[in-house]
Amino acid sequence: MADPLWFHVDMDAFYASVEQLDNPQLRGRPVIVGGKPGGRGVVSACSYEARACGVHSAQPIAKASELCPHGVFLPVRMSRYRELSQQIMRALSNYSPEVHQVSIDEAFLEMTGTERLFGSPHDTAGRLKREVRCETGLTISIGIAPSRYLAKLASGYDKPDGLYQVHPGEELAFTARLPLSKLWGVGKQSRRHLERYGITTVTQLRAQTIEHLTRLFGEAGAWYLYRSARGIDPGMYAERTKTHSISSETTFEHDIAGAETLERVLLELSDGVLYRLRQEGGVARVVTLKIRLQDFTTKTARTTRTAPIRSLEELHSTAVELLHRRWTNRRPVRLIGVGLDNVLLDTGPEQVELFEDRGERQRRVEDAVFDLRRRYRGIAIRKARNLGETNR
DNA sequence: TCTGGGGTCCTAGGACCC
DNA sequence: TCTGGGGTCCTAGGACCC
Repeated sequence: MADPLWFHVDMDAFYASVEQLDNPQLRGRPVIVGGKPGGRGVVSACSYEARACGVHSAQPIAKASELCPHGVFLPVRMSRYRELSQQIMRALSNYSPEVHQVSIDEAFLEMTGTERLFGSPHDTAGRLKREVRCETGLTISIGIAPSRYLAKLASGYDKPDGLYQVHPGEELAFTARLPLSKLWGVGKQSRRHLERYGITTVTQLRAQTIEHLTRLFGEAGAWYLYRSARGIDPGMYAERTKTHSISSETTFEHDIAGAETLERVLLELSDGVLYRLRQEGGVARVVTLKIRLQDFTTKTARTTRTAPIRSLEELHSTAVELLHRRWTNRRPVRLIGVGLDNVLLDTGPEQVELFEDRGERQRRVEDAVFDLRRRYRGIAIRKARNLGETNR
């Protein structure tokens, strides 16, 4: 049987590269994609020219414009990025029947046993890079390895326009060369925790016993670190869970202290969440509410309903209940969000007898509205209450 | 520096049942 | 009367990723 072989494809500075592709005058210049300068946004993506100034993603826009005053600041154009992403994913599917897209700009390709068909993996990856470049004008980086985890680390090793292969047997040597921060899943907090025990490199991490790591990080965290330090896939994308979540949140330009405004914003957010739920044919019983206050403290409230959410009215009123349960001191709110958890695919006939006629009628009306909206994209069908000013 | 929006997964404690 | 241990469900919070 052939050795397992994976490609990880990662697009380089994706949003910023698309902007430079669509507007050639931006090529070679520091491009920063994200919220408006002066607003409360952060950097979503930036070109390598901007990175040279110290700009990086998730950085507050205010800081980025300080570091890079001559930068070109642009808003996010998600639909355009999605278009190019799809084009690239199509190109990838010519190389493997198993393309697992994990985000808008990344995918894994199962390449096990393709050598007889395509030739050496390294040459194949090179061909794939040229093909994407030729078709879309964008560069990608590819990591090749015996597992997804190592392929992911390898694609980041040689960015941008990179191509790097970890051969079987090189797992330990390859991970030993990486800084701890490059191990996927080891963030700031974990590094800070490890540093307290004098662990700052992958080699030092590897020297720890599983018992010691368990005391520091709990069982799941310990095994994750133990395996990833040895180049063994810790199970990053192992088993897809059956349920997922759908949520929507918004940060206000100015903090809001009025309950009525918050409730109206919750109606809008609930509407968006329910629309996505219906589009994918899901059902959910768990509703979550999130608020963030001026001092950045974040509170969540959650409730599990006995029956699935059936209407916008139900979702909205549940969210409002949770808001009043959690927002007791009425301090100004910076962010508010609503979500559905444990979303399952709607299977089988619903138990109609559990629902009152009125709820059922309401659901049918809403279904009709959602259907209209699906067919006439962009049309605004909203509740009258939702038409007022929302202060965003 | 003054911190988005969309997610996933884990932990800990309490309630409840056997 | 006082006391187990395990399992499951629920809620709140937090780390991490793109």
